[in-house]
Amino acid sequence: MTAESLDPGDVAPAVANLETIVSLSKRRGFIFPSSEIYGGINAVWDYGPLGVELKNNVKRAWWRAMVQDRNDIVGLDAGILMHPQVWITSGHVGSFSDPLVECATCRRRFRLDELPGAEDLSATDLRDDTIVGRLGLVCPNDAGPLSAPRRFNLMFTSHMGPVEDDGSIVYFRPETAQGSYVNFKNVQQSSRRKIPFGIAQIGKSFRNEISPGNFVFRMREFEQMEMQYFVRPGEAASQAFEEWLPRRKAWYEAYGVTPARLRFREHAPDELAHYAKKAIDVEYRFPFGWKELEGIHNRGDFDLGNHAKASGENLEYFDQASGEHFIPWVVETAAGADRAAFTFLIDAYREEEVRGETRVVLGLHPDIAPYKVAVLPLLKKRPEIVDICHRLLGDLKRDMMAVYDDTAAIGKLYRRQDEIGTPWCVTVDVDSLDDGAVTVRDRDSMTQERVPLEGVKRLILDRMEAVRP
RNA sequence: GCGGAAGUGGCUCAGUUGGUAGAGCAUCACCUUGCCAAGGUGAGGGUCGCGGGUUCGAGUCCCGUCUUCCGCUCCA
Repeated sequence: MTAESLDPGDVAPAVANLETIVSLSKRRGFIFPSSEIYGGINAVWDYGPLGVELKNNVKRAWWRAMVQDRNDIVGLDAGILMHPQVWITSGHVGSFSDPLVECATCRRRFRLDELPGAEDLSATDLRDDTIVGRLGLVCPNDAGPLSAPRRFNLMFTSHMGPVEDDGSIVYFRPETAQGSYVNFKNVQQSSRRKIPFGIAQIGKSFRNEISPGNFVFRMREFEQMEMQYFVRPGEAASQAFEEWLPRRKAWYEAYGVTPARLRFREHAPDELAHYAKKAIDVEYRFPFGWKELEGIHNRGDFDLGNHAKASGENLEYFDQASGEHFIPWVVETAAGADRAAFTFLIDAYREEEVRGETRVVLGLHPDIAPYKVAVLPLLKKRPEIVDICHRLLGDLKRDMMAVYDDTAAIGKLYRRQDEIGTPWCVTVDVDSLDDGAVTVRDRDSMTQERVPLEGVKRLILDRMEAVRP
């Protein structure tokens, strides 16, 4: 990593106010607050008709980059619920939590490592039950006595089976990665993979965050796109790390995210997660600041090593060429599907002046846009024109998401499609009845061209192919 | 979780010293127009986040609660 790639300086966000995107999302059907008629539920959001298309497209694009386009990565879809021992072995039961102390008189809770006099404590000290007494810490609010540090666990729990006792506890996974680790042997053997190879997974994860917020940026239920890359121990992991880093940033740029609003940020040693040897984030310039989009982590043999020990299974890999047995190291890329969708949405937002009127445009990449094309009649009074529209629509729908709209004048129909990021609009007019051609209008260049009816789908498919990363 | 601000039709908001809700945009229908948010007529849509309380009467006052945003914090 070079100094300048870590700190390119600040840039303005694509949208100054988050509200602009929140209200657009709701108005047009991208994202709604969950359970809104009951007052909503904190940190959960629902994807509407357009949002689910957008997010599915994001996941499909990621899967394409990870699995379809590569020979060394295979997919997996593990369960959300896993054997509870997985999370003890992974360290999440013990470490995936913040040390909180509670005041006996005012009942307020504080993070232990934020109290005056406790800022520089080691991880070991923070887990020590006697630390409060040893340092003589008191409540910063009313100087009342503080409890021993309690680990407020960020995992949701439930119970499996009819009896709710301690033996039936199950955890909602806080990351998909463990599903890849416990299936390492199954996947490696069944797909006959040689190291280096990766396991890609997309799925829901759950974290009982203390402070969620910023729209879909931090949710308690969210979707991850994680890839675990298994390599030889040591230097090979560092090399893989350096390869994946620029590749993951480039992925966002390939789908249209403004490069200046992306940067890397390396985690300092004291902020590394319990499993990480090294971690660098890809950050995006959100309206609320530079925030993590995706983390690239060198997890070493932490996970496979611990699972081998705890389960008694031999998780070593045998390298035929060198005759060596070893536990592979893991380089992980951990992205958020919601954050990625949010980033594409917000970065694509722009307002343009057209003849004195403001046009709101989502300049979404065609692979990401909910609809690829809209079919619009210039004159809905003529049944022949509407008929052509519906035949064309039916043909287009066999290959892509397409939509028909005739409930307004042509200008407004274009504006509606601009606002939801549809790259192309096809307009059928009176002349079409004679020449069998239609007008294809491009969202970004605002240009139009006359195309024979039977060539429309091919044109759009070719255009999409041309800009596909 | 703590501190601050805010919750009124789909969106953005107005609502005066408490007297039982309005606007613009949006949506829908019809007429007109026909290539970049045109015009006209009309319609639907709100128990003012939720629950208590004070009052003859609460969107307006009080209490609680939920949610959102900003800050602290944190991670995908």
